[in-house]
Amino acid sequence: MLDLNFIREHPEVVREALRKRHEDTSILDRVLELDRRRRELIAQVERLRAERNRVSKEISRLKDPEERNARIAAMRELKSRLETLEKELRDVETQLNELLLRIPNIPRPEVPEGVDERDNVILRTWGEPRTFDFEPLPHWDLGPMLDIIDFERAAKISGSRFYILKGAGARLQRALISWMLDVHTREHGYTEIYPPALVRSHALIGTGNLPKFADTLYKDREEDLWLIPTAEVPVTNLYREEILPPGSLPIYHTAYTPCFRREKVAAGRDVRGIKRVHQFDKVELVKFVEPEQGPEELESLLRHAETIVQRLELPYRIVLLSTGDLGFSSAITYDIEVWAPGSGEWLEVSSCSWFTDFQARRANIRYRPERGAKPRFVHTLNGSGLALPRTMIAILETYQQEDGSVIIPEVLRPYMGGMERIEGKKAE
RNA sequence: GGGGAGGUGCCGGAGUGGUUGAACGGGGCCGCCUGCUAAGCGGUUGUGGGGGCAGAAACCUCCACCGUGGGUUCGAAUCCCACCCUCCCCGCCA
Repeated sequence: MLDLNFIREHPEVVREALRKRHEDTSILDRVLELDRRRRELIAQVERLRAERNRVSKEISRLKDPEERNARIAAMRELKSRLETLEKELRDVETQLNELLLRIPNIPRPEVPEGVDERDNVILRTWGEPRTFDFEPLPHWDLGPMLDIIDFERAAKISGSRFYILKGAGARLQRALISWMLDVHTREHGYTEIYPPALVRSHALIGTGNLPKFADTLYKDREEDLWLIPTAEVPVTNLYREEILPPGSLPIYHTAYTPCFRREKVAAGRDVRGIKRVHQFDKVELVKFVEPEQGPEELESLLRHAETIVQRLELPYRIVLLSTGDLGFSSAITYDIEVWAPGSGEWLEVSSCSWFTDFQARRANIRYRPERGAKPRFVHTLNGSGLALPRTMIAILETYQQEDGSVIIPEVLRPYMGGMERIEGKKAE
């Protein structure tokens, strides 16, 4: 959420941001109009309330019943005027707030302007995509062949866009999770969190998933509980409605959770394989920092995520998202994309974003810079560290051998009981 | 799921319709005292919004906030309703 004062004082900045994101700018005009009305009403309401408070105090001191009753009668009239205005003020504030929740964050100046992902900018590339002297298979062929991914039985149980990991496949994912968490907690200074995977709607409002993107989320039928699309939601909301004491920042958290996404918007896209599924696991990195530290913290967040891909020795590239592809809450985002030689495409395994105070304002997360100082909104950042299925795709497709087996990256072997290679039954 | 208790400031804990933004205690902070420390004494201690000021700090003033949202009343932390949360007992259960 943007600061209403900022919107009022710099409407042209907000209008420009909406334009760059290809959003309807009329929402801004409605906000400005409601804000004007709100301020008028506040002035009137407060004037009446001040009078009411003053006279009520007088009444309490009056002994003479005649005089007292006269005053009370006069106040009755004031009261009804006040109630009418208060009702209108409430309505205006409700409308205003609903609109404010639908205005996206302002992109940073260094974000390239663009229409969609085609306008994203590739900043750099790491590693050389492997060359094969045989035709590399996509993971949706490799997985079943090795008997480590089972799509058919998953569909039987849960329908399309679900998958089952089996044997070494399940173990490989578990190894990745443990290893990633170890790297982030031991080497990068993150504290591990195990959060709820079901959250109240206000938590999703805090991160910016609601109210605009309700159709991408799974929701409980009877209660106000939603399945998280990412650990970002519960972890960012950890400190909601809090004022963190001086010296608290920065706070780094990492969390491993399942993630649930309806993928209704992408119907028909990426139907094969485990690239785009309704349920997947992810290790997430979340930071709470002082506003001034934002740029540096974004860079180090990106480095922390990159460390994982580098140690797996998977070639990747860093992409700076354009305004057309930038997420609703983000001010700037870098994607890490790994090369999947079998599928023949770059896969987004991490999205590292700086949200400035956008989420902090929505979730009311503040900190006190020093004793006695006024509270300020923190800045939040997050990025995947990494998403499991896509990392698995890159590993399987990159390290496949001509005989169909897959070499396990060295860093994971200690987490796999020393296993060096996944071999299919057919290959034996 | 059934029954009961309760949600007040940084913490503990009063307060059941009228100078209560909130007694009292603890903690914190600032002074005083003291060779130093402890004890003791005095003072102070919230958040958000509006105005005084074009702007920043300080200060003054008004409004709101005693779980959340409505309601009753001239006036509500105090009364009523709904919801959320915590604790205890019973039942059920991984």
